[in-house]
Amino acid sequence: MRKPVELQLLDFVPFRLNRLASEVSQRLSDIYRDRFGLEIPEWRIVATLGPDRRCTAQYVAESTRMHKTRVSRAAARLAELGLLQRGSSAADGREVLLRLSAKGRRVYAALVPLALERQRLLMACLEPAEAAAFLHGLARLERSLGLPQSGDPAPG
Amino acid sequence: MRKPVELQLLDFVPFRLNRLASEVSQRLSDIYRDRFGLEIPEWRIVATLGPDRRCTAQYVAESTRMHKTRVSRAAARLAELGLLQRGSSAADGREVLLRLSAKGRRVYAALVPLALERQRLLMACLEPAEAAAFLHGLARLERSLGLPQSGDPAPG
DNA sequence: TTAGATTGGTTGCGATCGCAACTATATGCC
DNA sequence: GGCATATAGTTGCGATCGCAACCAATCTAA
Repeated sequence: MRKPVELQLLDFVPFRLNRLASEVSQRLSDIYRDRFGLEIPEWRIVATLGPDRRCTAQYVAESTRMHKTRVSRAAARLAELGLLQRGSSAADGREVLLRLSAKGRRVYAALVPLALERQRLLMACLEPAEAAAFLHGLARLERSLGLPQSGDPAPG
Repeated sequence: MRKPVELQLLDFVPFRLNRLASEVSQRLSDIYRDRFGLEIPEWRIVATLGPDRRCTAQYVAESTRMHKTRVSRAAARLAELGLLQRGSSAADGREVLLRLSAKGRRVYAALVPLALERQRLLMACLEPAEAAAFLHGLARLERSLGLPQSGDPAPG
C-alpha cells in the first residue's frame, strides 16, 4: 500500500521564502515609502548607486535582477523627484548614465542608517553563529541560482 | 573624522531575501502555471486545502498571509476551473467553505510530487547540516516575525 | 557605405494587487 | 425585539508589473 504524497504548504521552502521576504519588505517599506515617498524599485536604484557611483540602467537591472522596464520607470520617477540625474554616455549614445543628485545623496545618507538598523533588528533573533549559518546558506542558494553577489565582478 | 555609513545592496538581507524568493518562484512557476494554468495564489489555496481539508477563505488568508481579496479572486478562479467547491457554512452564513473537487484533488496529486522535487533540487546545493542550519534560521526568523508555522495551532 | 542584426532604453497594454467601500450575516447591548 | 457594531467575503478603482512592440544608436559584414 503506497503512501500518498502530501505537502504542507507551511513547510514548503519556496512558499516560506516568499512569505518571509514579503513580510520583511512590508515592515521595511515604512522607512522608504512613508518617510521618503519611495517604492522598492526606487530605493533599490538609490542603494545601488550609492553616494558616488555612476552607472547605466542596464547595470542596475542586471545587478538587482529587476526587469528593465521597472528600472526605467523607477529612474524616471527618481529624476522627477530630483533625486537622480540622467546623463548621456559619450561612449554609447544609447546608454543613460544614472547618478544621484545632491538631494539624492542626502536621501541616501538619511535612509541607509535606518535600513541597516532594520537589518540588525531583523537578524537580532539569531545568535551570531546561527546568523552566520543562515547567511552562509543564503549565499550558497544565491550562487546556485546564479544571482549576483557582492564579491562578484561588476556586471556588464 | 567620522566614517560615512554605506550600504551595499547586494549584502542587504531584506533585498537578498526578496530577490531569492522571486527567483525561486519564477523557476517554480512553470510547473503550476505552464502545466496547470494556475498562478501563485491559486496554487497556495490548492496546497493549503490539500486532498481533504475543508476550510474558510479566512483560514487560507491567515495561514498564507495573503490579502483576503487575493484569496477571494483566486478561489473564484479555481471554482471557475472546476477545481474547487464553494459551499455555505451551516454555522455562519457569511463564511464560504472551500474544498477541492475531485478534479482539484487530481491536480493536487499531480502537482505535489513535482513541487517537492523542485524543493529538493533547490536545497541540493547545501550539505545536510547546512540545510538544517539554514532552515533553523528561517524558522527563527518566521517565529520572530509572527508568521504561522506548521507546528502552530490552526488559525481562526 | 550601407543593409541587417543587436542592444539600451521607453512606451502601450493587459493582468494582478491592495485599499477602500460595500453587502450580508452575526453578535452585543439596552 | 431592535439598533449599533463587528466580521466574512466581494467588488470598484487606481497603481504597479512584465511582456511585447517600438525607437534610436551601435555593430557587423559584404
